[in-house]
Amino acid sequence: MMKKQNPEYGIIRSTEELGRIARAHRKNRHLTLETVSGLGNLSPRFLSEFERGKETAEIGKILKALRTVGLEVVIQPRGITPPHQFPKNERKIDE
Amino acid sequence: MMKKQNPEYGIIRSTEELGRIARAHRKNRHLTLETVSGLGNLSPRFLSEFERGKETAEIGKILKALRTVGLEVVIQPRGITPPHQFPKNERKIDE
DNA sequence: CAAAAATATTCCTGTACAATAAAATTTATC
DNA sequence: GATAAATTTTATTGTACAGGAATATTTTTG
Repeated sequence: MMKKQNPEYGIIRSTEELGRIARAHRKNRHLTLETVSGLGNLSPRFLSEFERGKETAEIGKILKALRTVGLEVVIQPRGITPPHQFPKNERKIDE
Repeated sequence: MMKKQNPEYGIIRSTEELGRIARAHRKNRHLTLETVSGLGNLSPRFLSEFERGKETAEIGKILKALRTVGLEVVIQPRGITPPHQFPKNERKIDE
C-alpha cells in the first residue's frame, strides 16, 4: 500500500525539477501558459522556458509565476526529512 | 521604518526574504562571501546582490548558492498546513 | 486514426541590464 | 583605529526579456 507520491511537493535540486513541478501544477489546474501569462503579467515565452528548466530565468519572475499558479517556496536547512523521502534515481548535480 | 525582520526559515514570498534567509544562514555558519564564492564558483558580487534581494538574479546560480551554504528549497501547493514544520525556537538545527 | 483545434515553442528585433574581474570604497567587527 | 568583510565602481561581454509571427506539438473530436 504504497502511498502515491505527489509530484507537486518536494525538495528542489535543479531548475529542471522546479520547472517540472510548476508545469505539473499548472496542468492540474487546467491553466494554459496564456492564462498564467495574463494573470501574472509574464510572457508565455518566459513561462515556457522557465517550466523547461531554464537556468538563467530571473528569480523575481519565477516567484511571481509560482505564486500565480498557487505554489509556494519554502527554504530550510538541508537534511530535514519529513515523513518520507523520494528515492533518487538520477543524479545530475552540476559540474 | 524597519522592514519586517523574520530570521526564520520557512515560506518565502519575495527575493528579499530569500536573500535575507540565505545571508542569515551563511552568517550562522561563519562563512564569508569570499568563501562561498570559492566553494560555489560564484562571484562575491553576485552573492552580495542575491542576498540583498536582487530580483533579476538567475535561478541556476541561486540554487547553487543555496546548496553551497546548506539550504534546500521545497515547493508546495499554497496553503497546506505544514505537518510538522519547524515552529519557532523549537529545535535549533542550525548554529 | 486522421483532421481540427488548442497549446506550446521557436524565430526575429531591439532594449536593457546581468554577469564578471579587479580595484576602490564603505561598513562591520574586534 | 586597525582589519576583515561587504559593497560599489569601472569596463566589458553577453543574454534575458517582451511582442508578434511562424512553426511545432499536443489534445480533442469525428
